[in-house]
Amino acid sequence: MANIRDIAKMAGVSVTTVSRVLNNHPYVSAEKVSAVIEAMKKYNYHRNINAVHLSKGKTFLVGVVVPFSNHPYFGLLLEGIATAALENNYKLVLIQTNYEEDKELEALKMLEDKQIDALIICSRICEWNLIEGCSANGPIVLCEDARDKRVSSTFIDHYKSFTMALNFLYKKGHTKIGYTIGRQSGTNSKQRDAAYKDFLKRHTFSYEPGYIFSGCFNFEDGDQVVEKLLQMKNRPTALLVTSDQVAAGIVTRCREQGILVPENLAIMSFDNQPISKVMHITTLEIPLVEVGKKLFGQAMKGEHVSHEEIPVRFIERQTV
Amino acid sequence: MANIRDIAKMAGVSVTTVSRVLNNHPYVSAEKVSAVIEAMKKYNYHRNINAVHLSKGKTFLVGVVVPFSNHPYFGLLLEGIATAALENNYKLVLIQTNYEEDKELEALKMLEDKQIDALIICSRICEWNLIEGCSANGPIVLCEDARDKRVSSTFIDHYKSFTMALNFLYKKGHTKIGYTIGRQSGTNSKQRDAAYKDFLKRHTFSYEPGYIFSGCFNFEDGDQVVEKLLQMKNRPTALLVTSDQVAAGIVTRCREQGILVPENLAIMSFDNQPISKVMHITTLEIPLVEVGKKLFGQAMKGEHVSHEEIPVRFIERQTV
DNA sequence: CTGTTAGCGCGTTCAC
DNA sequence: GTGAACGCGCTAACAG
Repeated sequence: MANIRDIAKMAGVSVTTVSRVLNNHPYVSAEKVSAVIEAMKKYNYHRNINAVHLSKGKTFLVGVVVPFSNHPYFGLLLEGIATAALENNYKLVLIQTNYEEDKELEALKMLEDKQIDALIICSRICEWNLIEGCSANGPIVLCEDARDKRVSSTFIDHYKSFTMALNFLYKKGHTKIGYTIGRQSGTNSKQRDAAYKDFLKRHTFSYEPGYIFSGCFNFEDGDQVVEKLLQMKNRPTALLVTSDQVAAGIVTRCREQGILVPENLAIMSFDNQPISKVMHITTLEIPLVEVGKKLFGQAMKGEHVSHEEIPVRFIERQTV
Repeated sequence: MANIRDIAKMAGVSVTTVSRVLNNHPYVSAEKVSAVIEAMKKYNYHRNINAVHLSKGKTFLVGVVVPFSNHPYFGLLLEGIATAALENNYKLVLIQTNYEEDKELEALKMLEDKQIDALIICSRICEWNLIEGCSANGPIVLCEDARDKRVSSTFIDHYKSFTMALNFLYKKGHTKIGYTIGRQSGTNSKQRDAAYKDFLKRHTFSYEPGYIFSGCFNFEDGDQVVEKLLQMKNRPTALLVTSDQVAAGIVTRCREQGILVPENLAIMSFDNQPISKVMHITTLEIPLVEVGKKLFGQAMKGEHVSHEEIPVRFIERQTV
């Protein structure tokens, strides 16, 4: 495997000159350029990018932590991040955690080891102090409200949007409202739960633990929700669903069971993914692609930490 | 940022000794080990992985080329690859192409540049000669039948499985059968189309261009299919659908339009994703996670090229 | 415009 | 057990 020195020798120039043509520097005579290019072709030369990385102290790699890569929510987020990365000539290292802390720590370690220039965490598990402790190693960006932390973030105000949704359902006459959520421990989930409890308190509605369905991520989880609903004697009349996929699953199963939507059960969802349009689901749009782009932008900002709130948009269709 | 030399100095040992404790080598006295560890802690030392990569000529990074990362098919494939990667202490570099050739070439370039140790292409766009030309730079693994090529592959015999599905529909009494497909130019798609045309020929059925729906990837594309179906005077009575998501979209829209499934339109799908179970869709299971694991395994095999066919499994439910 | 040379941070003989 | 010294391939002053 020929290296830059070999090429320099074969082309009768110095390594610097070779390096210059490699990087499209000006100030190299046309003849030498062609001589170098010739030699590179002849010896099938390819630059060793690791040497470049070492030399520059940069890898043009950004780590992205997601719990699952096969979920539309993270899929869209990834798409946004990937698009921005491409524009900036960066590559992405995907770190799928399945919500296991070890893997998230590994991602943090990659930043320490300088294997990646920055880290975007789409859904955090580990403690804040661990994150902040690593922030000296490079930019860390979160997709949750981190305004009181020393790392950048792009986020949705889930307290606000959940409250907005609850009020909308209330105005439509609903007083028995439940909600579905993915994992309950995340910051976003806690904000939502706080909004929910405050709503109940404001209207002096009683808290029904059975009205909260956790572990809801995918279409098939919506199926389970309806299953549980059928077992209940005092069912909610409306459901706030934190994912269009789950909402689609619920609507589908309701149709099978003869539960009329929205007459017997109103469904209000989040994200505004294509499936919600097809199934006429009323939803709160979260511009995930845009969020992804912003996240990447913040990752590029270096030391400078910033926080950006992304507004949601109400999309009324036929399930409320 | 302290480097190995600094640590050596601070601990009063040589860089070799530091390197040894870094890599858990034997033959280092306990005292020196602790001295080194102490120094590393004190100066918040972290090894620069790029230097390791350069020195070793390996990155423990494998590139994965996918057209989109937000599709369940590739999601599951990725999950399989990621799982295997984790077990082998490898990380993944995600290269999303959106089916643009440039991006695929970039991935090939990463292999040339030694930024990744191997490359897995989940859906190829560029010419075979380009792929084979790069195979000298490191293992390249494909997810399509590449038995006549000089790169490894794990694949489904789509000709066989499509034929199987068509025969099943035929036995159920269908003679007007159409199919949906993603992009038409891929190897897998061509195999399917060949199977389709051979089936028509065998039964002397005429070829109806309108029976083939391309560009079908997601749930919402199923919606479009039904839309087109409604415009046709001579509709197919059965549809082979190459993705559960699309099938789910079709079934959903059919219900809305009062098209009975399977009475008016039989749907036979592929993949056996969770959504197909919820919606009772008859499908041909493709064990994508397993495929992903095999792909990664082949990527690790180095020079040794191999080809592995993965069998599909017939899952009868209620849409045929 | 061009070449010399000193790093970048770590692994690894090979003597001691 | 230990360390000096060289090599990995490339970049970037600096000197011309």
